[in-house]
Amino acid sequence: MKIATYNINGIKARLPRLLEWLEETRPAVACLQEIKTQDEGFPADEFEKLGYHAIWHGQKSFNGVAILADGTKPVEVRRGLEGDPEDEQSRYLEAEVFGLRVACIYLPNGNPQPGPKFEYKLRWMERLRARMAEIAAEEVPAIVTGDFNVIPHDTDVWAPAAMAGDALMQPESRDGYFRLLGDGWTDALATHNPRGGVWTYWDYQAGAWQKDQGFRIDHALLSPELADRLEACGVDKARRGREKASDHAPVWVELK
DNA sequence: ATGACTGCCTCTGGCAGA
Repeated sequence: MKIATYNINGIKARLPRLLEWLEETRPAVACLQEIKTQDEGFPADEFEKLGYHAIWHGQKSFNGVAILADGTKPVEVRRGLEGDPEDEQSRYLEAEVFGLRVACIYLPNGNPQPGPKFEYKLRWMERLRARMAEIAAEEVPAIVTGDFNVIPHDTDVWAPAAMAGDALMQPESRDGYFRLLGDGWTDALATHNPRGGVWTYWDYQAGAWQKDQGFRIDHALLSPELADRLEACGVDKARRGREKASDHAPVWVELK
């Protein structure tokens, strides 16, 4: 069973690319981030035509997440994270599907840092950690996947110096990420690529894609109950090179 | 040292992204 995550950077602009990807790779579950549309604008019919049923949490212009499943509708468990009643950004959606708990996340970018956006990022990470601890306590096979906006190690970026001041690789951001791993979650891609050098994002600017100047920020974290079932994982890198591509590439895990 | 693309909704320029 394949589970994929894809920051699509606008579902309206990306729809042909997205449908093509679903048809060609047929993941059982697809977690999408940055749909950038209100709930009413979500093209559920287009996915239904391909046999995918979806749940989504939209927002005007920015953010927004969705979970699609092949032949079955994900059963929603949570929409948004607890811990901040003021937070109106759509960044978290959790469902039960195919006997798995699947959480789709779009963690805040946090730039510029320092500043209020960085503080929001760090607080959001703590709220995520609290929810992930609850899931872990249920001892269910679970995957938390999406755009974490964290570059975990220096080997996860083409040039650490070029990104040194960026919120994605500040010690506080990394600590927040490593605390999740310390709670027992397995970073699928890191486990299978211990030397790093695997990117999931390439900037649109300055020819970053052509020069392969990317970094790894889209992750799949597996609970102990699921980590044993990890058979393969990877990045669908070629998608980044297509016409009208997202600046992210899809990440997938194959589970027994 | 700086700016560079792209999408969104539209005060068609300013914001956000990473």
